Amino acid sequence: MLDDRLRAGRQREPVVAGRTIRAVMRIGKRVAIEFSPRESRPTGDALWLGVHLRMTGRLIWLPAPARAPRRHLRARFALDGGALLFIDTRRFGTFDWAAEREALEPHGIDPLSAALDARRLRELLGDSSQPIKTWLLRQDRLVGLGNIYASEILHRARIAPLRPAGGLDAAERARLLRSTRAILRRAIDNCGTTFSDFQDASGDEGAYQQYLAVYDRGGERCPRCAGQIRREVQAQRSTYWCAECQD
DNA sequence: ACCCTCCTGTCA
DNA sequence: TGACAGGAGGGT
Repeated sequence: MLDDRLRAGRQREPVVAGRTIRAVMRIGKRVAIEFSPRESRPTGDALWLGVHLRMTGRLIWLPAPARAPRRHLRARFALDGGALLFIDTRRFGTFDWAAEREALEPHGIDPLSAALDARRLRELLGDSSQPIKTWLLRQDRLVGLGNIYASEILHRARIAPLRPAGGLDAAERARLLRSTRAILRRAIDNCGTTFSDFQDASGDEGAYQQYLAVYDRGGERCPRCAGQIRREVQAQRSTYWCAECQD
């Protein structure tokens, strides 16, 4: 049940009381929760919730219904014998409610899906003059890459972040595709990257930070070529890269 | 490409 | 006190 003293997202919440959570999955950058139809309306009453955590959002599952006050609590679902909390310090997180899963599907392609291959990537890049780093952060073509992994992917692919997206040659595009898949896969397998407060639903921290080659390492040595890692700002976001081995 | 906004916290 | 932070949407 949503506690209406708390706000999360912009839409008014539909009735969730009495429903069962059928499935929880990732769709692009969002956590999607499928609720069963209400018993009184066994058909046509499905309900989906897409949670975008943004910068500081966390979904916390508590096996016991503790009611201790929690800082930054924005929403609470009471479950049988437990609770699901949405904690979000900066309040950037959003809830999107939908009647079917399709409404939560982003327009872009998940880089880990088979739908993305060399040909499709070339089409997506097109002749864009946007720097490849900022291109990767868009969610309308490839879905799921954020500021950490954009820098990591380009470092692994040995591509400079300022290169125009449409100007990559076939070999560079192939490296970009492989790197994107490898980094994203490893990030998911490692539960993300924790700097200070990120935790998953069970309270576990991410473990990807041990793999970071360049992100947040301005001034340090590149692990590949020992060049100096630089920090630059692109589109108001920090980019980390090595000018010695990324071009 | 630039700028701004949302919001709260940490660190130098 | 100011810079910066895992994101994204808006404006010019």
